[in-house]
Order: sequence, then structure tokens, then C-alpha cells
Amino acid sequence: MEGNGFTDCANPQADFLKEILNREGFRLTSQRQKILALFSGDPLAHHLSAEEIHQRLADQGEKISISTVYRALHVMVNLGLLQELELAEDRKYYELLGPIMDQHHHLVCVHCGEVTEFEDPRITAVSDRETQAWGFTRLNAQFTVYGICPHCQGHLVAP
Amino acid sequence: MEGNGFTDCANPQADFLKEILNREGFRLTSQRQKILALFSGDPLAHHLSAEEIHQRLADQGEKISISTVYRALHVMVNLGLLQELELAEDRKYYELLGPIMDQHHHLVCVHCGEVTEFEDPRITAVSDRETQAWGFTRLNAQFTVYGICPHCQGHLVAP
DNA sequence: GGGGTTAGCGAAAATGATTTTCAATAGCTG
DNA sequence: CAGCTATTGAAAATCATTTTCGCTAACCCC
Ligand SMILES: [Mn+2]
Ligand SMILES: [Mn+2]
Ligand SMILES: [Zn+2]
Ligand SMILES: [Zn+2]
Repeated sequence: MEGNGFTDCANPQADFLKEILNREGFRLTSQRQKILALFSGDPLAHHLSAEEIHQRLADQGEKISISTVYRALHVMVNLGLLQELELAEDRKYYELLGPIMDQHHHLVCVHCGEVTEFEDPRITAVSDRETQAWGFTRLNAQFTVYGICPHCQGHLVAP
Repeated sequence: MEGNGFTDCANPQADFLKEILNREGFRLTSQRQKILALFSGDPLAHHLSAEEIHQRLADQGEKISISTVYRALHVMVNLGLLQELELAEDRKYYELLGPIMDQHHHLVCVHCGEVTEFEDPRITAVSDRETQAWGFTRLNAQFTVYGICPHCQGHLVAP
């Protein structure tokens, strides 16, 4: 009577995703749309783990299996839509990649986990130079600097 | 009758390690010495995973518990003796860090796992600049470029 | 628009690297 | 050497991620 909200209607975001998926033999599913929408919907909430994505979707009433979340993330990383990040120790984080978000890197506080982003053309220059020098096909590069943030520096000294 | 081969005798490597460990309240143990010796012993075999370390030690007759290997790795990373690397998807790799091995970075083939090392002063310059700009205490930085090596590029086309 | 083909989904079980538990042992300090 | 406690080994526990499998829904073609 009202559909799933994703059936054919003219949705630019969906058309874009369908185009990219179908080109590689993948299918456009409502689950994949919802996950991608989560990233593009809230620019402040990038750096999401699979579990966080699952939880946020659940909070907004979208029940998607956690295994589907993992599968969708892998597909999108392979398609170059998302980037996988190794910020914390245990889980992996994902963020929007490509034309939307410029290439950038991360400064992580190993104490509280705070993440700061930065850009520097030198990083791109170096990764280009090295991939060419060794004859590699460049996929992506990740530059992560670990340290202790100003706030945590105070909370660490003396007993 | 012959000791464990590590008791007090004048071993420069051991003295160095003991110094660093004791300074932080840690103890010099034969297990820690053996693990560190594995890295400094064979410069060709850096980039070792916990399991590989455990196996190599077993091969040379040193039975060390896998949990001890993990614990020793963490201690040494915190002391700045080793660096933890995220090269492959699943496990973590470790390599000697500090005065012995210059700061360097990695180019990884996502297809066969081949790892190439390279250096570039610009990377260090950027990480210094960013940590200072944000008031962080710099611990370490990791720059990893992912791509497909020349060899694998041939094996990927057509059915 | 419907039918056949097959990618993708959910739920639950499996996997596997890493961590924790706990009693026994071994560094270190005085 | 004695006492204190960090460290170890072995086994169990964690827990993020993956796999299995029967079922559903995209996509392609007429
Ligand atoms: Mn980011
Ligand atoms: Mn290296
Ligand atoms: Zn912090
Ligand atoms: Zn390769």
C-alpha cells in the first residue's frame, strides 16, 4: 500500500548507487541504501564501526542484520564508496570516500580515542610517487598519527 | 648446571633491555629476551605476527606460551621497542623500531600481501607539523599505501 | 508486467585472533 | 637469602567478523 520507500521512484542518491553497483554485477538493495544514507545523511557522524551502524539503524527503526551490515561495508569499500580505517585497536571504522569527502588523514589520541582530521598534499604526493616507483596500481592510502591529545596529557602525570 | 643462558652474564642486548624494562617497573625475563632477539637477530624477518613469532621460537626449541608472546609484544610496543603494523586484514604485525630501524612506511599488495618498504622525509615532516598544530604528544605514525603489485596485475584480468 | 535466475538477506552457528583467569614461578630489592 | 609481586603457562573466555543455509527479492529478458 505504500511500498518500502525505495521502489523505483526518482531518487538521485539511489540511482547513483544502483549505477555503481550494477556495473559490477551487484544489486541495489534497501539495506545498502540505508547504510550509505547514514553516512551521507550526517556529515558529523563519519567514522562509524559496523556495530555503530547497526545500532543507529536499529534506533531509527530499520532492522538490518549485523551480517548484512558487514557484507554491505565490504562491497562499498571495494567499490571505492567507503574507506576502512584502523583508528582504535579492536574494531574497524568506515567513512565516506571519494568525491564527497576529500582525501584526508587522522591524528588519534591513544588515551581517549579522540580523532582529528587533517589534509596535506604531501601525503598524496608521496603515495603517488611510491606506487609509481614500484609499479603498483594505487588503491588507497592511510596515514594515521598516534599520540596523546592536550586534554589527556594532564590526566596522565604523577599519582 | 648450565643455567638458562640468560642469567646475569654480560650480555649487552640483555643489559639494554633490562635497563629499559626496569625503568618502568617491568622485569627482564628470558621470554622477552628471546622474542626481542628474534627481531634483532634476523633483519630480513621483520614484520612478524604473534603466531609467527610463537612458531619460530617453537621451531628453535623455545617453548613460550602464545599468551606470553602477546603480552611481551604489548609491553615492547609501549616501551617503543616495537611498532605494531596493520598490513593484512586480520592479524597484526610487529617490527623493530627506534634507533635500529629508520622510520619507514609500507606499500602493500592487497592481492598477494607483498610488502615493500620506503622512506620519505615528507611523511615525518607532516606528522610533526600536525601533532604540534593540535598540541598532541607524538607517539608514532603509520603510513600504509594499498595497491596491486606489478606481478598480481597480470593475474587479475579476464575469466 | 510476469517468470526464471541468482545475488542478497536474516538468524544462528562458527571462526579465529587476542585476552583473561588463576595457581605456580621467578625477577628484583633490601 | 627472604619477601613481595610481576610474569608465566594452559585453558577458558571474549568478541569482532565470517560463514552457513533456507528463503526472498533484484535484475534481465520476453
Ligand atoms: Mn576521517
Ligand atoms: Mn617495515
Ligand atoms: Zn585524549
Ligand atoms: Zn601482489
